[in-house]
Amino acid sequence: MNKYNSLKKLPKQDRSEATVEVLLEATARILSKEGKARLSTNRIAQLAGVSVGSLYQYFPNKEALVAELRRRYEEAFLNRLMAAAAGLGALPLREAIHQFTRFLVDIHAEDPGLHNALAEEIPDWELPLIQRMALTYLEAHRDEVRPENLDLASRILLQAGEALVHETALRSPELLTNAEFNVEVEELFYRYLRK
Amino acid sequence: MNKYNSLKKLPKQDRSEATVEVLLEATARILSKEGKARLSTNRIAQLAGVSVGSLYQYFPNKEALVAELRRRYEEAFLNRLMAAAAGLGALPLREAIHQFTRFLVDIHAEDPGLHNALAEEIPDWELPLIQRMALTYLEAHRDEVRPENLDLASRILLQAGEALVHETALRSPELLTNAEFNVEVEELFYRYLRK
Amino acid sequence: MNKYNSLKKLPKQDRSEATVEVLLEATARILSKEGKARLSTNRIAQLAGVSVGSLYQYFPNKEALVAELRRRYEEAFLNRLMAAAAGLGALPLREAIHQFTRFLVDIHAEDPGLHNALAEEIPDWELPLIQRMALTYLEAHRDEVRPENLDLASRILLQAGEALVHETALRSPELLTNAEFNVEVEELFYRYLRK
Amino acid sequence: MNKYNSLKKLPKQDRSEATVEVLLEATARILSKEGKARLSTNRIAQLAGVSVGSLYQYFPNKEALVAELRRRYEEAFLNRLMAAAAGLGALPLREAIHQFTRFLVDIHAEDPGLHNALAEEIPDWELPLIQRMALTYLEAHRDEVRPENLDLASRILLQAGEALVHETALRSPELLTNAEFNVEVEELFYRYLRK
DNA sequence: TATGAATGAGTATTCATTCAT
DNA sequence: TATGAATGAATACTCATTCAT
Repeated sequence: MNKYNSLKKLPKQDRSEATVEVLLEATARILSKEGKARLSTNRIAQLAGVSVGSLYQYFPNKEALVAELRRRYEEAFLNRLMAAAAGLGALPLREAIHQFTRFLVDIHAEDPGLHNALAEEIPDWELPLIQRMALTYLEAHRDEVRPENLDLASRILLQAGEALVHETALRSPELLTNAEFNVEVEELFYRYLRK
Repeated sequence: MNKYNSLKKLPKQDRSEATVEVLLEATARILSKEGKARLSTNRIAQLAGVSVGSLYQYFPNKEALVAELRRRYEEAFLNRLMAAAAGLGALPLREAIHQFTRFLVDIHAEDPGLHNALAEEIPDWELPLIQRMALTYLEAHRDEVRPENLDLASRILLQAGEALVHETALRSPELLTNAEFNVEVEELFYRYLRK
Repeated sequence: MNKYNSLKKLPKQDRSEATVEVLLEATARILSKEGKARLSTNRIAQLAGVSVGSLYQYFPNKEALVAELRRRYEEAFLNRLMAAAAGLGALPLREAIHQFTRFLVDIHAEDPGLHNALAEEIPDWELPLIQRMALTYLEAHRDEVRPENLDLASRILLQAGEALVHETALRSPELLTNAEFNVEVEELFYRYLRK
Repeated sequence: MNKYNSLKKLPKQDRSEATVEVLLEATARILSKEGKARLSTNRIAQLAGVSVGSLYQYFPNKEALVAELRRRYEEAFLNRLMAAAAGLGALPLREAIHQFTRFLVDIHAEDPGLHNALAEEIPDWELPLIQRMALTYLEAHRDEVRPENLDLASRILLQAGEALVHETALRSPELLTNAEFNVEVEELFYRYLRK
């Protein structure tokens, strides 16, 4: 697995790499601001300042651009998740949930438009992994939590949590920085899990 | 307001009505199975077994078909919501949540694909109303519930609940009929609200 | 040659005749007010208050309606031309031109929009006949007129005269009733022809 | 103001310019031979030997092709009118009319079908200007001409003259090169104007 | 390798005409 | 005979993709 995973060929020169970057940025920008419907190869190329031909030099088709964007987004997401999860295992439930909520909100605060556009296609790329991590935590803290079926519990919790924060980011982004909102989300999680 | 609200002209013969229905069914089917992106007037007409011309005899444009579908869906949704809400006011929290969860799951069990396609356009048509109804219930039962800010609480609860059931219907529809799942969703709601 | 010359079949009943009339009136109205581009069989039928099916009961296609309209217009035109020409032969040039100019202006004053719509297709249906009549007059008055080639002269005169009045009717209809304009048109004709 | 005034984008390669030209030629050809009603983007592209896509690469819509054609036609027309008018002011009436008639006939001899198709849309773009020029001439030569109302006179003369030559070009093009016809047209003009 | 001109299948929509009721 | 629902070829226009330069 390398950085240019879904690309046609490995760029050998800086110029090529720069072209790839500029194309992805343009794609992200259009997706974030105008949505998938207005994404067209010619617009991407134009906004990127290169020719359509160049686009097809590095990407086999339009979807590949979106796929690569998603791959990177996921990669970044994972890195942050790992970082966030690192110290979590040792923490008690309440505190772990606090950290996790912060993580969830931070992630969605960044570029909800882009997150939404990437999510609308394969809206579940990120859940499975994060669910597994949650499951791991819950199993390690089984004596602290109420639900018996931890698989189901983590599923419910993450599906609900992710969607809640996701939709809030899209529709009422100002809530994300509202302390009361954050507290209540934590309550939702905590009260569901605690004994 | 009549049944053929958004139509170009009112069907005057049985044949017309049948055509309208068959067109809407085809639209619903494509939306449900393939999504909005693959919805085209020619495909609708073909699947409906009529000509494109007939489509335009009754609908001014493609969007009108989707709009009519949404109108009907919403109408049915509202009727069911009213019915479900009728006896709820008098019930204690636990029981009210039980009924409400059942309602939510039933709604989504029907045709999650269609619900999804219709929702992606105006993704919030149903939440505000249902939220207001929840708020009314909570205010009347203020002494039974923990959260102070009932507006925020109903928002969080419904955003999370709706999304949870919605996504579950799309990805793991079998869970919807699983008793354990239903119980856990109730727990999520109940534990968040109770004192 | 009968009145329903270009019709599919002879109407046997008053109702049929009434339908034909109502269709032609609708056609004339649309042509006159909105032009050929906005003429459609459904609009004709609707404005006429009958069904498209009825339209095709009496006319083989859209063009037949226009053709019949043209035929009638021409017929009326001819009748008026005959009437106008009746006493002309005996008149001296100056007076004949005066009468003729009056005729030309009167004809165009009536419904320039319709005349234009009918003319734009076959813009010369009326000229040949009127030209022949003019020629006949000129030959009978050969000693009063300058041009040798009377065929050419009548052609030039009528082409120019018809177009002048036609365009004036379309663009500056108010000029048609302006005495000065009428006098000058007569001058144009008279001075060209007189010895 | 440049040559490709109404185009979507400026052609940067020779190939592009050739495509634009070939499209305009095809448009002119269809307009000239079959009229505006039979002008369709697919036919234009086909006759031009390129794809519809190419048409839309350079023209935002069908009208833009006609507009560009008109612009060019008008430009050429104006240049010729200026050239023709240059030496006219000093000439006596008879001679001025001779030159003017020659100009009028030459203009229409070229492609009457195209002139007709372009004119039918904005049928008066050329008259006002030419009328003003005629008026200027007549005012300067007021002592040589009979009519008092020179504005009306130039109007009548040009409306009649333009239409006469225009229609003749369309219906009996061979007349345009006939000496007798030319002489008679001059007579029509001269006799109307002279004292 | 980069460019951007060219392609053409695909899309929404219209409208003259047919035909079952 | 009248009706109006149904038809489908035609039209303007878009956009992902290819390929000559």
